[in-house]
Amino acid sequence: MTVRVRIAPSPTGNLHIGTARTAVFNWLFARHHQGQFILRVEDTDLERSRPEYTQNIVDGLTWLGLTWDEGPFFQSERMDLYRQAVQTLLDKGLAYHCYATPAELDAMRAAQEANNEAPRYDNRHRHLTPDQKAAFEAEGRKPVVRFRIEDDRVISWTDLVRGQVTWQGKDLGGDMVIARAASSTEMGQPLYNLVVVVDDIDMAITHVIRGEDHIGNTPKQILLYEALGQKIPEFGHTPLILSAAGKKLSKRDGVTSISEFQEMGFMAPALVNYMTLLGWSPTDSTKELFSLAEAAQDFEMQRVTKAGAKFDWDKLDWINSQYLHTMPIPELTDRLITVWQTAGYDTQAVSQPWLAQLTTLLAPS
RNA sequence: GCCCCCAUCGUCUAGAGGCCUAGGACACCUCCCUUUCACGGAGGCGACGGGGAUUCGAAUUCCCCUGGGGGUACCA
Repeated sequence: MTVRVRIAPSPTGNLHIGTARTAVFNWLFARHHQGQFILRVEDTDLERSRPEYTQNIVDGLTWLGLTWDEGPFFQSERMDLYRQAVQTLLDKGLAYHCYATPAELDAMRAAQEANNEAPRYDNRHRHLTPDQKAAFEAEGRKPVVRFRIEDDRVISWTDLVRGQVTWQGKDLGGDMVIARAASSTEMGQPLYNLVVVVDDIDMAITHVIRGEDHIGNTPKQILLYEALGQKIPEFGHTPLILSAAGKKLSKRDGVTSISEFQEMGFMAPALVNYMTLLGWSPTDSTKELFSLAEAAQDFEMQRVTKAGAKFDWDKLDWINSQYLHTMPIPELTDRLITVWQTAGYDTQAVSQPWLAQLTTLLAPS
């Protein structure tokens, strides 16, 4: 069976370095196994998704050299598929309509928290009678669709980087919402966990490699694979890229989007080289400078680290400088000209050869 | 709070019981090279969080503690 992996960014922002690093690992894994790397845009959240972000993501991946074999696919164009899956679950009796109101849920969670209990849905509408449903409908309440999660279920999988991981069904927050509220005659918008599973099944994804922040979604998704009667893929959860403060790197930490690094003048091969080193090391760990192709030859998920990695500008700068040093003078001159111009120098006032000489003077000897 | 994950130099990491008086890289310091900024070269500083257990032997295995992170939505 050929390996098929994917990168599934959400166009709610520019291509983030964390997403890009996940893309790097997926790309390397696919190439190493002569498999396919698929790009899927997860734009089911219509409110937050924007076309310019999709463009930024596509441009960023292209710039980095992370070419994909299939896609981009857009979830917003595949809603029917997801609704069918929700219907299947409803028909099988594995999902049901829940009429609990937001206020009701808030009150319930507040009470649980006050009691030092984990906030969770108490499955209160799991067994509604036709009369009860009719009563809620008469009130004008619009139901969400929830997928049943048995408290006594134990879900475990062998993670590609973490080994055996186990979850108790009761820690999954109760029956989960898989489709937003809508009048019971129509179907509400399908939600993330359901959509991801349907797509990964449809796209025949064999290995799901994603950030550790998704680890809690995995047991829920495994349950969905089972409910849909499908084969469960392999999962691998990579460590997160952390800020200097040790927290998950986010937009608020300054420069985090690939396009910003590009604008700052970093070279794509250098940036990609650095990202690869954040959480992975080649068999010969003393080798730190390599191309994507070289890394792909050697890439094994078993060598991915478990602990989060702090982003280090000094190291990135050094790697970038190593690539810059190999750049031919004419090319380096071109890059410097844009630097000089933005710094306010009139490069038109001097000759091209003179600029080239100046570059030579500045370049490593 | 609850659940899950993690834990080697300041940082990224190697290390899968003896090869470890713990290796590499960045950063930092010293020296060399250099009539520019640098590059480069040679050195140096610098870590197995704590406590038990297993073992002839533990950075490597197990347990506890501590610490850190992630998740706890009708977001993805």
